[in-house]
Amino acid sequence: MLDNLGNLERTHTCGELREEDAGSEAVLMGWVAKTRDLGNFTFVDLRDRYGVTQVVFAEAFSKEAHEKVKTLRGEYVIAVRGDVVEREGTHNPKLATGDVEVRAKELFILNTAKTTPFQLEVAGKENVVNEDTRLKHRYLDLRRKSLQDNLIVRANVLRKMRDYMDSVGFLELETPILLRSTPEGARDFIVPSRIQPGKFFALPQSPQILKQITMISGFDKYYQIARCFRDEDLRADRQPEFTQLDIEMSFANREMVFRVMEGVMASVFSLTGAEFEVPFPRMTYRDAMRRYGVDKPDVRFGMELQDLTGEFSDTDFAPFASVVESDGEIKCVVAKGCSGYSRKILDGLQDFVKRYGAGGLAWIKLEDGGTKSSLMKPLGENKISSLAEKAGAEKGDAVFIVAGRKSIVAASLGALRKEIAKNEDLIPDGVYKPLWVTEFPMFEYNEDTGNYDPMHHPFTSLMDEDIPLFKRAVEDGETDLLGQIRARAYDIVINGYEIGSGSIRVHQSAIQELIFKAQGLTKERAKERFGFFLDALEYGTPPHGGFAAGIDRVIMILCGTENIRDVLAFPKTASAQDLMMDSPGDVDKSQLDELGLSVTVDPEKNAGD
RNA sequence: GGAGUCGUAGUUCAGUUGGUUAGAACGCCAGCCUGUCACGUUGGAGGUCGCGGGUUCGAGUCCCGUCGGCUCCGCCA
Repeated sequence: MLDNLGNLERTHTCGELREEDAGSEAVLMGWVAKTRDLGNFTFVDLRDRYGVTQVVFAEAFSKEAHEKVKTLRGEYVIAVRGDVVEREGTHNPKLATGDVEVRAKELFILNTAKTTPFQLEVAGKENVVNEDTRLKHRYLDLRRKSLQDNLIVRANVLRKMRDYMDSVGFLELETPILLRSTPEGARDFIVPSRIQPGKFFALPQSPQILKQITMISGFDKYYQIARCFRDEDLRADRQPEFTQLDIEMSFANREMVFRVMEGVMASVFSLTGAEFEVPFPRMTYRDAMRRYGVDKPDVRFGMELQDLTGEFSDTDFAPFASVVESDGEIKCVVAKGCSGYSRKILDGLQDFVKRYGAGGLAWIKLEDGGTKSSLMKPLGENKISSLAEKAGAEKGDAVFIVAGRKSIVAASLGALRKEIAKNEDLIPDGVYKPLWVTEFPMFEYNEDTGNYDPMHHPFTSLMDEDIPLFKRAVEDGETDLLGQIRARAYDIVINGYEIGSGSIRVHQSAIQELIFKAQGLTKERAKERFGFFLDALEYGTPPHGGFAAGIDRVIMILCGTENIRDVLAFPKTASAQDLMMDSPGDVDKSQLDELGLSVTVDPEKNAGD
């Protein structure tokens, strides 16, 4: 038989009572986390989102309550009225409320609960339950302290961002969720229109064009905490819908955008109390690729890539000679103290770099007993020693070498660097290393097609000093020059995560037309896709620029998790499903009819089990 | 689209070379217990070995397919 809440009000949360509250009466409400029945004494750990308080039941305090407590089970929702007393026996230092307990005079059972499909807390262990089970019962998973803490961090981050943006004069403007596709390269989620049958909205990949239009409208400083949607495959740090801190400002140069972003990030990271360097160090894209092999370097540790290509300019060793001839690279990383790596580990690392397209992984081990290398036979002891020396390796170290196309060498060694650092525990905890990556290329060489593809949306402006080169490339048809053109685009990278990116936008029609041309967009096609925006540009567009920061990733870093699902209340699985709601789901035929749609795929084909 | 890996009790896992009735811990249920906080203790219930097919006298174990979780490549700022 359940009790009614009636007029009962709680006086304290379950995380609140302290020694100085002893002597008062308290009414607590929450979930039964644990009962310990000792016969004449029964202890109940009562939990809410603020903490856990121990409630004691005994005949001496209330006969009725003591009998009733025997019927409690895990996750029942109860209210307790009782006296707060300092504990007689041992205090519990593990609980914030551990100096006191509540002696129950009255127990109200507000609701029962079925036995949960998994234990919410297993002593001393975190996330031991398979994720599909947890996702299916997300409402229970979210009762766990670690997830509640993460979502509280999330709320704090959002508040910090709003407070800061407001304090520096930015205006929070909302933009529609139902709009037209914006030109950003990812697949759109589309929504059919009932009133315009056969037409579709697209969910925003980002509010890019709309925020630029707010600049044209004169709002001057815009920001929004914007939900963005991209229908692409998921990753540990990527969901189909995610949240950005989106900003845009008029009459702004790069330095002004940098100052705003550094300010808001410093404000957010002040939540940690850890050191957070402002202004951020800067690194050009070119240097990032050269030194770290990636455009989002984790600079919390060293192990930079070393270039050994020059050592092989006149080598007889065919595999390396052909790499040098075809304008490839031979680079390496030095793994400190890893000369003891076994055959098995080396094979594992070889497989690892092959995922990134590397043909193989050569190694040198500077063991105490002598130097060993997979290249000993073809290159000889002298050459191996000089390579190790050139790489800066010392006794006890291992050197890993990849040869091949520049992009493959960078990708594989960049990933290997991080992999070894992880395995060897070289990455310090609780350290936040932000940096700006600047001077991104405007175009990316596409090895399949031989074309230069745009790396950004088409409203990204060029670096002033590259404009003459750009004009030559487009107007005189010297397309090979496109690879050298740099954009006024920049990323924030923290601890190896790309936190966000921004740029100074194009605001002049003449340059804009050249960029369309270079990106292979005809005037007609450009007009068709975003003519409204090109029109707007012609009515007095101020110079402007902005940034978008991925809030989920910021929160991941603050929470110390590598899994974006840990910072979202209701995330989707790697196959983009919600296991709790079982979405995406079917719709009634009548709904389709109303929209003038028919489904041509066999739904059974993709049906579960 | 591709690769790797996992799937056995409610949960986390073990399960030998293919061989009797598939085990453990936690959880759950019932009893005992005056100070527990990973309570203790006695007893009990609980299994479509993800699903489908095949090989075999015999499959949790071997083979093929398939579904699902996770990670990565492609994709995506």
